[in-house]
Amino acid sequence: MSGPSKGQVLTRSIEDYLKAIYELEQDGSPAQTSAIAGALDVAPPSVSGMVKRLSEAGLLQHVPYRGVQLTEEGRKAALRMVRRHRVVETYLTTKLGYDWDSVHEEAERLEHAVSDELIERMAMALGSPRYDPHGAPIPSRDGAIEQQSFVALADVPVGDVAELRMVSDKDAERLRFIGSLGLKPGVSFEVLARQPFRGPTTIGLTAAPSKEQVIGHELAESLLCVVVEREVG
Amino acid sequence: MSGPSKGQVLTRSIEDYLKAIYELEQDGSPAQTSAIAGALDVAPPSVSGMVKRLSEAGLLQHVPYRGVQLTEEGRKAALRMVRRHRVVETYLTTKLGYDWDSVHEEAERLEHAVSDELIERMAMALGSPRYDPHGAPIPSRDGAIEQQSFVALADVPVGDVAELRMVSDKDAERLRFIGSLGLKPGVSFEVLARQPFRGPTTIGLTAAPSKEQVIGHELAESLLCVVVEREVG
DNA sequence: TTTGAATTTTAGGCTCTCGTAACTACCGGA
DNA sequence: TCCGGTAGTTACGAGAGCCTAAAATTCAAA
Ligand SMILES: [Mn+2]
Ligand SMILES: [Mn+2]
Ligand SMILES: [Mn+2]
Ligand SMILES: [Mn+2]
Repeated sequence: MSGPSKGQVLTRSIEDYLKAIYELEQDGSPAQTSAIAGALDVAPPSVSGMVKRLSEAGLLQHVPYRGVQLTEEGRKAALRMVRRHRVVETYLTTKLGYDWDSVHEEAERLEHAVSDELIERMAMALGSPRYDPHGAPIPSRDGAIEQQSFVALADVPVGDVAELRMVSDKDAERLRFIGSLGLKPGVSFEVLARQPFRGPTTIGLTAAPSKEQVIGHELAESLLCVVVEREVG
Repeated sequence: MSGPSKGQVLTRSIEDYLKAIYELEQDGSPAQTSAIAGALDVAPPSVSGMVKRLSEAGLLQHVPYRGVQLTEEGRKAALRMVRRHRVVETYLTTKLGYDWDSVHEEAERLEHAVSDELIERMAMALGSPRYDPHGAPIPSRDGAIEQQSFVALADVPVGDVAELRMVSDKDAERLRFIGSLGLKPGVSFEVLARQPFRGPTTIGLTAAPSKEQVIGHELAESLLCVVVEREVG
């Protein structure tokens, strides 16, 4: 009785694997063993072992040496975890005064301990928010998630006006730094200059035009934006 | 390196054992294997195994065939869990609209996943409450807990006026029933009658004197009260 | 004092999840 | 086509936490 069945009891480990695999799959290709291992901070053989169990449980498909892909059931379970994680982050930030750089760690644990009912009560208390504090979309109860396409700040042409939409929540220090620049989802700015050879980008915040910020290339690659106003030229 | 050391990483299982042992010790004698097994719903040999590990870790003392007692370190860890449990229960009830009969189950999981910081933020948001929704005292951050002495309703003499102070939170159905009688911590009433041979007690709520309630002996033993006004006789 | 029921511990085994070491497959040069 | 580096898998083992069955201990009643 280990095949694909409904109402599985998923352990904390399994939930974290599914969520990590879901996120790795987002860039199109199957999730690879070493990438999963890196995301979860475990050794590659541990991943091979878990992948075997998850594929026997019908949560993913494994092509040896090629990677894994979630099944419909696995994707549903993963999206449930993503919803939990992001609702918890939003609740802690909005209702309990957490900073956006410290919620991820707390949510990483709480996501496994909260009941569906608690998540729905939190979402209700927040007015069913659509985005978490880092700009990531919150899947609906039934697993629908907004698919977005962004441009990294590093790729926004000089002269354009853009709005920051989303930032990875994984690195607390980076979040603190981004925040110290006055940047968070929803803030818009003009791209004033960019140095060649993967050099820094200079932006001017729309809200405080006097304040210019210089942003290194690597950081600019992690700031996901939409272009609001294209330079007339 | 398994002796008494600071900053242990306690698993969920260990935290539940320590909390259960703390609660069993409350009635004066060492906690016994079968009582621990009953409280945690595991088999007695599982308790023996865990007790061995916990005593090697310096969290309790074990006299074979006689029972266990928490060490100072174990008691501190247990009280930390009790605080977490009761703060979470109070938060869920006060801020998220939970009923008092459903918070225990949720808190039983969350107590292991919340950080100290989250507990303090919840307590802050609640104004540092002293009691949980079931009337149980919330230990302070440094492990101080109010010691109370109550009389079971079953032992309050007829004619006295008493106030309900505390109810066990373990049985959801019992809590629902108690609530349906209009009883919760802080409610006061007069004991109107009691039948002999462990028979039912009749009370009249002070707030609604017209409403009389008949309460069976077993239930009356679980309702912990203080006498407010002794019958003049 | 003996005995037997109840309690507790020991013995042995299972699952889950992780690790290290050794082996295998893949793939891009030479 | 071969070769070597990288990535992935298999083999093996450890520890936590649970179980059942069997042995040991306690304690009260006969
Ligand atoms: Mn997690
Ligand atoms: Mn986030
Ligand atoms: Mn618990
Ligand atoms: Mn309680």
